[in-house]
Amino acid sequence: MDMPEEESKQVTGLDGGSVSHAIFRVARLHKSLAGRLLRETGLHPGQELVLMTLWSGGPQRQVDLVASLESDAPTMTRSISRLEKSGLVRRTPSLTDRRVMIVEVTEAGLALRPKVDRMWSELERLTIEGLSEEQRSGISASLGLLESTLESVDR
Amino acid sequence: MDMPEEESKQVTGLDGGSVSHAIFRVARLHKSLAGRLLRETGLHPGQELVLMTLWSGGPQRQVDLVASLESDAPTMTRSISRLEKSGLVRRTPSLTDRRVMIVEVTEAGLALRPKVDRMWSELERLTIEGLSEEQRSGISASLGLLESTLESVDR
DNA sequence: GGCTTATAGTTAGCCGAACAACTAAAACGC
DNA sequence: GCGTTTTAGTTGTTCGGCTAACTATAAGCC
Repeated sequence: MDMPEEESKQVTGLDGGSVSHAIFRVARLHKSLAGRLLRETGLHPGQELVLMTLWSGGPQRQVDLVASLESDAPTMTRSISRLEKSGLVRRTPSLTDRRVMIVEVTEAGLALRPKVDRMWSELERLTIEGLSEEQRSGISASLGLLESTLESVDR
Repeated sequence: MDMPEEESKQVTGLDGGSVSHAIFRVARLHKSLAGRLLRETGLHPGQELVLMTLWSGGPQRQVDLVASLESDAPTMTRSISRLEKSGLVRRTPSLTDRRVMIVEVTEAGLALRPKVDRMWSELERLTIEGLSEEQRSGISASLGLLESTLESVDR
């Protein structure tokens, strides 16, 4: 057995002592809040990220969207299909590479931008509401640390 | 046009400047890591939390599980149905309240405990790997702050 | 050229998360 | 007692995330 005994105290209790559980709870709360704020736009959480990427990055391949959002191909295919069905996005085959589809935002998609920008600002505001500047920078630093740690595990 | 220009700097760029995006990315990485570690147990992310709650809390009502995990009733119903179908959990009607179902872990479910405990320790280890004690406590504090902020928004 | 490998995208199936609508039973209030 | 409200649980639907399997095309290699 290669498991140290004396450091696994709060592992099974779900008592909130572990960073993993905390990440889990924060993520759930945050996503739920995003979903509520997003309702007035008719979008579902995640779709706004696709649109935001298209707004700032212009027409691009699906694989570029996947890379930007660190998503995966099947999820992107379906997400874009739904955005296309709601008329927010258009898919046209590339002329130079017959494997790729170029995704671009439609008029209707562009029209959603002010609402989504406002929603996103509101989300950010509510997320860090009532915290001091020091606390906020501590949070940013912490999340950055977690992200790079988790990313290095991936590779 | 009613869009303020000068305050939407990192709003549309997805450049990682916002806490919200950081939460999003950390959560995705973390959940994906949990999923990979969990594969050898045959469980899906989330199911291990139900089992852990049952291990530490004993047989209980579904609504208690919902409360412990801050989940919701429909998700719990389906999650438990799947655990039941895989024989890890048993559901018996309460004798005192005919609305409630008592959920308890089976032998097979209990047998998973060492593996899940090990996986959870590993997840926690990988999550905070290479960080100093100071950084870790900063992270715990930050996540706690985010959680209480987001919780207060909910109510 | 022709064979192999890598890349772009799709489809199907599993899962959890969220919302709405529903059934059944308990608790409450008069 | 009886009607109203609350609570426990289920079902249906839509969504994102993930894996696996697949098609089609491009790129690399000999």
